[in-house]
Order: sequence, then C-alpha cells, then structure tokens
Amino acid sequence: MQRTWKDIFKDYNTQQPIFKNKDALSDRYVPETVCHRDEQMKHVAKIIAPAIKGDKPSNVFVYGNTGTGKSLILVYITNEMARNTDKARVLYVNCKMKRVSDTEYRLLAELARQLGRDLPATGLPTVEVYKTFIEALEAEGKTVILILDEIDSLVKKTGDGILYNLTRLDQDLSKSKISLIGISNDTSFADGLDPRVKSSLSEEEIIFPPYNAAQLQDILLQRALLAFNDGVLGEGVIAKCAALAAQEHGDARKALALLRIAGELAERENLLGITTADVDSAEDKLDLDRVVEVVKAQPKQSQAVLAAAIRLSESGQKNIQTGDVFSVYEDVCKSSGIKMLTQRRISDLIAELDMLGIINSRVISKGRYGRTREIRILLGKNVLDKIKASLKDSYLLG
DNA sequence: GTTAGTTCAGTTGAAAGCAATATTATCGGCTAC
DNA sequence: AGCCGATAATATTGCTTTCAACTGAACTAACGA
Repeated sequence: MQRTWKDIFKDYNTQQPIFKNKDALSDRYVPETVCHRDEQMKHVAKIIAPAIKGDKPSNVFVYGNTGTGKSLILVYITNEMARNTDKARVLYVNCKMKRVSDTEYRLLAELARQLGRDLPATGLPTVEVYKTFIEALEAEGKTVILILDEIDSLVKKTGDGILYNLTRLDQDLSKSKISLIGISNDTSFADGLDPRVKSSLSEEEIIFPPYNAAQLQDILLQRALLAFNDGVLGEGVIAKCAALAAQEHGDARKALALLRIAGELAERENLLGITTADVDSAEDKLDLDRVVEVVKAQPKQSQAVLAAAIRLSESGQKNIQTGDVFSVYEDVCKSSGIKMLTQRRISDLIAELDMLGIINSRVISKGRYGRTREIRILLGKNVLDKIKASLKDSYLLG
C-alpha cells in the first residue's frame, strides 16, 4: 500500500518505537546522578560549601576538554546547594552566547536580568549597569555564586578588564558576597591574564580529565535507560559509541550525539532496534556533517580551488599537480565570475585545504620536470557528493 | 661509473598594498549643578 | 561642567600580490679509470 506523507506525521505521533525520552540524550540534560566525577564533585562541593552558611567561597577555575562534564557538574552541584540553603544564589552565564552575553555590557545586563532587574539592550553607560548590578546583588543579601561558562571566549573578545572588575566587586558589597567560578576548555587560557586577575580568580583550580571508554559506557548506559524503550538497544551499541568517543579525547557529548543519531537513524528506517551498524552510520553522518560544515565555512576562493581539484579528479586524471589545479581554477573563476588569485596564493590555499584534511597533498620533486604538489582527494563518496552539491549551489561546479 | 652542473615547475619567505574591521578621538546634545 | 551616544579618524588585521631566493631529483655532460 502506498503511504502518503500524512501517514508519516500520524506514525510519528502514535508510535514511538525507539525513543522514550530523547531529551535524556541532549547535552543540556541534567541527570539525577553523575557518574565518574566523584573526585571533582567532592572538590567543587568542598569549595562552595561555605556558601550554605552565607560565607564567601573561594573563586574557582575549572579546566577540561569539551564533553568532560564541567558545565553539567557545576550546574548540578550548585543547584543542589541552592536547594539546601536560602543563603546562596547561583547565577549561570554562558559567555559564548552571541548577542546575549559576549560583551561587558551584555554580560552585566544579563546578570542583572537574572536578578530581576530589567535593563535596556543598549543605551546606558557601563557604569550605570554596574551600579544596577551591584544594587541588585545587595538587595539579594546572599552569597552569590557566579558561574561564567566558556570564559575564555569572553576574555578573547573583550579583554580581562571585566574579570578584574568582577573579582574586585566584593569590596563594594556590604550585605552580599560574590564568588566566581570560571569554566574554560582552554588549559593555557589563564597564562594570558592579568596576573592580579589570575591570582584572585584561581584561588582554587579543578581539572576535569577526559573520560575513558569504560566510564563513557556507564554514562551512556544511564542515559540510554531513560531515553530508549526497553529492548531496542542492540548488542554492543553502547560499547561502540563509547569506544568511538573515547578515541576522540573522551568527549561525552560526542558519545551521546552518536547514540542519539544512531537512534534517529533507526527510527527513520522504521527499525525496531538499534544495531552497531546504525552507530557506524551515525559516525559517518557526524563526520560528514563536520566536513561539509568545514567546507561551507571556507572562503569562496578556497572553495573554488577545491572545486577545481574535484573537477580534475572526477575527470579521472591521476597525479594532479598545482599547475593543473591552477589552470582549472582559472576556468572556474571565469565561468563563475569571481576574482582570480595568483598562483602563489593558490599554492597556499592548497596547503590550507590539506591542513583541513579535505584534500591530501605532498610536495614531490619530479627531477628534471621540476617540483610540485601532488594532490589527491580523499573523501568518501557521500561526503564528496554533499560537497559537490554545496559547491554547485554556489555555482563553482556544474 | 662518478661527479659536477643544469633545469624545471613550483615552493617558500619577506615585504608591501589594500580593504575590512576594530579602536580611539572628537563632536553635539543633554542633564545636573 | 560632565557625561552620553554618535560620528569621524586612526590603527589593526587579514588577505593578497610582487619579488626573489630556494628546492631536489632527473637529466646532461665532462671526467677519469
């Protein structure tokens, strides 16, 4: 029987064979308990405990790669603490959020907003915002723990002046106290800071090591129980996700993404269970998305060079050299009307594409016949197709 | 057969031009004194 | 007068071009046994 598109919606509503609660696999989900971070949790708890009695905890600096549970644990513990006392208040800001908290003004405005003060998006002098913020803090009359997530991006954008001000804020407060928790995934971040900021911000430091495969497996298992219906998970699915993510700096976020996408793929195929094959496809998809994103993010010129290289390799030519790419590139430029760059620059662009792992090139000397880069394209077929499609969209190929 | 020299087809590095972006300086309007 | 936001002026940055030196093995030719 031919099924119409309406059936797809109907199916989606009525039957949910795979997922019970997909949110459990999202990276914002805060689970009941957290695995394999006992040491870090104890450390954090010990540091912020004074806040329960209304004292000021030390400032903390938290380091760790992406997907090592930094944000999760900080949010988890501080929430837990806030439940147990009315003497403390937690403010959480992700400094990377565009147009919300990526400048001094916006950050302060956002904080004040969290404390119930409304501030216009622009217009007020920065000092005024500071005043409002301090006033709001005072009105709170509690120990305020300020979590600055992805603090490195804030500092990179706006300098460490804000941090300096924030660390000194305490002196202007009489009824309230404030302590800072900075979260960064760049370990060398603190080196570039003003020494005064550095010393006062990193009174305590906590490092989150990457998860190993076994730990990832526990985490996945815990989430999988919540996320999936009984019996849909095939043998070895979780182990495979864990192993793949462990290879890549023990990133739990990636592990969860793999599992989620594997589930989505199985669901889309109307399968009743998830198999390790789905995990493989999920990895392909993640990989593919990554590469395609990278290509799309490249400047036009770089894409044109890639288009030229692809065209050459499609035409079956072996041993593609810089000169070949350059002359095809000239055609590409002419037909798509973009400005032509010099051979010199193309040479560099090819080297860049090589760095990105999109193409493979190496310098070889061909003796009497000079010296050049030999270029090969090493993308899988479906990745290549997607890239070609995207290049066609921008009229570089066709 | 060896050795020294050539040659090709780019590679690589430095310096400088140029445009876009970010930072700083300046100006006019507004409030507070 | 002092301060704000807006605008103009300046500095920084990133990309690109120009110039020029450099590369390294295939190829050649001269050398010596």
